[in-house]
Amino acid sequence: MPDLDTIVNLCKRRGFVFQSSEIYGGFGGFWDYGPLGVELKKNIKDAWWRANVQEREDMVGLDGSIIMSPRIWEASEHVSTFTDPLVDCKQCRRRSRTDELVNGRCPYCGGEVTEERRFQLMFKTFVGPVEEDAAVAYLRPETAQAIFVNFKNVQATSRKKLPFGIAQVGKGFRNEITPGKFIFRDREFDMMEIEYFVKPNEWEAAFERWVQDRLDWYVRFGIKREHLSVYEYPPEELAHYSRRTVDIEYEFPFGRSELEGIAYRTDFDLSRHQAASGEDLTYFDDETNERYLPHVVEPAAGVDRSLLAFLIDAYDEEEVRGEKRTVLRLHRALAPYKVAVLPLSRNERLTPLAREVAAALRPHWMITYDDSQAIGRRYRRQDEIGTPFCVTIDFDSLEDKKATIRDRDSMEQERVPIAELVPVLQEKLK
RNA sequence: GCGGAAGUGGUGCAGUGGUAGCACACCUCCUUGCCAAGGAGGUGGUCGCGGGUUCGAAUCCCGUCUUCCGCUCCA
Repeated sequence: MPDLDTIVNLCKRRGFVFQSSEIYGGFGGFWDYGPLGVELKKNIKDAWWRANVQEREDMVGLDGSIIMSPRIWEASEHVSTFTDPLVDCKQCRRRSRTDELVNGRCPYCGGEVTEERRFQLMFKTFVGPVEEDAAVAYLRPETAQAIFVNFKNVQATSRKKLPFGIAQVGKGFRNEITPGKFIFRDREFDMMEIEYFVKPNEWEAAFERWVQDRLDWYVRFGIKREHLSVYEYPPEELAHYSRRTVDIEYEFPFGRSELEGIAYRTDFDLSRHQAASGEDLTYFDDETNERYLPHVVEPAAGVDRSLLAFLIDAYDEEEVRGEKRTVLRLHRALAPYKVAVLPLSRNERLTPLAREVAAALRPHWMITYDDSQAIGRRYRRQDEIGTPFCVTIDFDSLEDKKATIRDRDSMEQERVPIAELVPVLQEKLK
């Protein structure tokens, strides 16, 4: 497994991820995705959306707004629980929550503590022209609440019956005290969340299925099963809204860490919003003729940390003729470029044909064209960014109208009529 | 937020007071050339940022930002 620095360097060097605001010295906890990174990220989100929405009968999508009524965050208890009043001990320097203090002194050593500071983990902003308390709004710290507050609308318009789920992919913002580990924990991040609504007594089966489905998804797109594990939260560690939570974890270079949390949220959110809004959010079960609040199983995954895991798991170095070859063995569906078109050399004979081939492939896939320097070097460049196939145009191509398809992983080559490139690649990229 | 380490061209580094060097990468041309570093030439840095000391600072001091490690925190 590569160390984190190796991946950070590759990301910078090849244009996957840059530090945000770099020319101003950087801005902690924020990262920018470059030309390759934006493709990879988009492919991950698309793969997730296809698997969890489009390929399933019991799922629909939603794209809620990032800024919503602050009442939502009060009802969900984010305003209260995302705010921790904290103090530091002047003696032993340990930090405590104010409610942990013993007689106003450090619970560890009894020392004097600093003045209370409040950490609001939600980003605040103002809606409207006046910056006053009444106009305060928050950037969402999770996408889930947009789903809960839209439950009635979505259910009514999609006419789905339980069990069914609503999926959403979008940005979340958390004013983390300690961002770090590259893009693993940042202050602005993409999430892929599902709220799966079930009959109250059917949550356990749904929970088990989702854990398995989500594990399968990571494996399907290239993460080795032995690098994944499932962590079961002990009861005392459960969040206030959850009766059971499981994390899908990945063996990162910095240790085993969470990719995705799957939580049984009971009917906590719907009941909170029902009480706070005064709206009837119950579901009418026409099998039993009962009205009740559905219960919820929530698989919530981080896009950025998944992207990091996919990169790390795809990273490989091998010896080829005494030289190191770096290969990103990304799943073809995730690779930024699917095909690179490479004339054997740059000249007036090969260039026109190579350009022609590139133009013929471009409508079908994200491709790249490179004719600089030695052909071997260009293969290595494509290997390092994970391009599954290179199409090479050589002098024979001018006569026999064939091109060579070179495979990233095996480095094997196959000669194919140019006219058949699209169907042949289509088959390979399936 | 605390403690530690670090911040020099795209990347990795050297340079501890006299206005910056190496390797790789990158670009151009040559090589009829299929798995990187053959030839010739070339573009990049004022040394994270701000201030101070000094005749003079990348090099000393202060502040600040950022990254990494540990703690804390969070899920």
